[in-house]
Amino acid sequence: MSKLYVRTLREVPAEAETPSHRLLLRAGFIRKTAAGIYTYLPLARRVLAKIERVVREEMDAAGGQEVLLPLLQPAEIWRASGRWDVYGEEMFRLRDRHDREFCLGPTHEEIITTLVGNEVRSYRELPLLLYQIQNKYRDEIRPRFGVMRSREFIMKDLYSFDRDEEGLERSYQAMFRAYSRIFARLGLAFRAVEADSGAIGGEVSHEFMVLAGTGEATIVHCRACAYAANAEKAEAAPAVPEAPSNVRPEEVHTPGLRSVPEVAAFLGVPPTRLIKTLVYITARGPVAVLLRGTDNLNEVKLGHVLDGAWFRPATEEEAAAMGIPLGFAGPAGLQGIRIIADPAVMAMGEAITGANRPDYHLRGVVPGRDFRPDEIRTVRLAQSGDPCPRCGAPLAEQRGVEVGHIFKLGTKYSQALNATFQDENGLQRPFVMGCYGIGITRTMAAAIEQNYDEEGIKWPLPIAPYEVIVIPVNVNDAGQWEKAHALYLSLREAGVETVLDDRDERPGVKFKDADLIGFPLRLTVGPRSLAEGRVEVKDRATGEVFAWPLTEAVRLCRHYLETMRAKLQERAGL
RNA sequence: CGGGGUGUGGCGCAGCUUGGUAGCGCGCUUGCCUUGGGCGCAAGAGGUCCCGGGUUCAAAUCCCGGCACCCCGACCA
Repeated sequence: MSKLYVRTLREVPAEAETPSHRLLLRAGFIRKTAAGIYTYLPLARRVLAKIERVVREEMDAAGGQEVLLPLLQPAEIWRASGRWDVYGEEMFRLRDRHDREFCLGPTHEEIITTLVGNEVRSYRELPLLLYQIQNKYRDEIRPRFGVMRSREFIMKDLYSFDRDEEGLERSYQAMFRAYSRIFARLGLAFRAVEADSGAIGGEVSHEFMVLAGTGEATIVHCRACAYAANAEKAEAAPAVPEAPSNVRPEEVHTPGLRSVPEVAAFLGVPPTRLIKTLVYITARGPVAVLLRGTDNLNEVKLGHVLDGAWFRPATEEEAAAMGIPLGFAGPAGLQGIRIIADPAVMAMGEAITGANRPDYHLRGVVPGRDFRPDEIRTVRLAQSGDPCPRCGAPLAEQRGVEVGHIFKLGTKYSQALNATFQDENGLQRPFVMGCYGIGITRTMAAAIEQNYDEEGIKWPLPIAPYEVIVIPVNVNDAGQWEKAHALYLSLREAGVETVLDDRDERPGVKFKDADLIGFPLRLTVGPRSLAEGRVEVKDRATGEVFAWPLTEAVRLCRHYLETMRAKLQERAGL
């Protein structure tokens, strides 16, 4: 320990907010070099190496072959795919001495597709699965949470090349299984969820989420069946339509009441009886979005409805210019604006809306009778309690950290880059591709978000930087020191990754550091247990404390670690 | 990029309003003491007060310009 390059911090650096960021800094795993750029110290390096090792084993087992690709990439291949202009500010760009343009690779579809397109001629060579584990660079608008959202990060990416959709499906399924094995082997609780494929393209996509209360992603999942999705993607079974009411619309005076809860309380009705009208400015003109009072807008889905055109909420002034008083907006009588209604709104038999007149709402509004939207599209965010789209049981929400994402890309890149092979009929066809990423550095952070307490990190055994720390309570006591040192040497000899805390520090300091760094097992050699010829054992994850006879310690320690591993394997169903 | 905030020994901060000597806690070094949960005592080392310009006899402090970093938002693995 005295030789290990680790400096723990007693006080929390002011810049750290999230648990993983704070603990990685405090426990001496990382140091910041610039915003979103970190130096990884020896402890972190060991964790990353362990994660990478499991990833390599599973990628190889699934038929992947590792390559190293350039981080510095010429602009021309990005121009060829059309992404040089599309990628925008997020790409680090630079020029060489001849003024040629380059970028630091934010991802590697272009490089790999160009490579394979130049090399692979025949369907007989397919499928081909190539992967890399390397740094990637993205000039994030706002790096944050330490290593969770940094500008330089380590990522594993595998690209699959198949001859057709069936081949892609096989590759995709193989990767899905490999990913499930990886996160299980790392000792992490995770969930695979259906995801929106976003900017990278393609139709089908799954994210692998490490479950953690501090995670930034919301997962919606079914308690009864296997359905789980990113909240952005999640669906709910359609609302049951109510019989339309035959009451007539009537204005009510609602002075200064602009929000759904206020109006509902004032009128003495549940907020589900209200329709809220959101006004957006978009690249295609103004849009009014109608949602049930208790629903929230899913901006990703609205984006799809708008075919990816940009949009933002209208300001009070902009809405007023269209004759819409924000807070009192309603669909009835709206002119000159595209109206998009969520199906849940259309299922309402009678509702309360804004009256498009300051300080007035309208009750007795019947959707379909008193207003007709231009489009009925699902734009609400699925939420806890909604019926599952598969089985109807109530949905629940969880938080998670996205650590893996798998996509079916299809022929998007192979067509753009003219990467083709010859099929058995002699025809040139574009490769059908998939891409499968794992954030290695982010996985380290996610593991902490899932496993920590007040005192520090509780590393899952498979990725802990070391497995065991041996602490002599007093290194100046010859008996303790000799026993501890001997124990340390025999553990190492037995293949246990062990650290000896040989520092002449007070026991409290050593215990605190051991808890902070998160060694899964702590063996204490001190006067209490030594008197009985025992060593004291503390399991960091469970907090259990017990003792082993010193003479049996090595054997029992190995056995204990083996049992921990076996439990993980069992839980993983491996 | 919009809004808010911060830059003072390694870390956490005070001092700035009202200009004049740079201070506290932790850490670090040395000695004594102590050894089962970040002991105790004593003596030390360590600072371009983010950078540049201006005002002034005098600037950490006031003014102007820049840079860096953090938080909230839009964006994302």
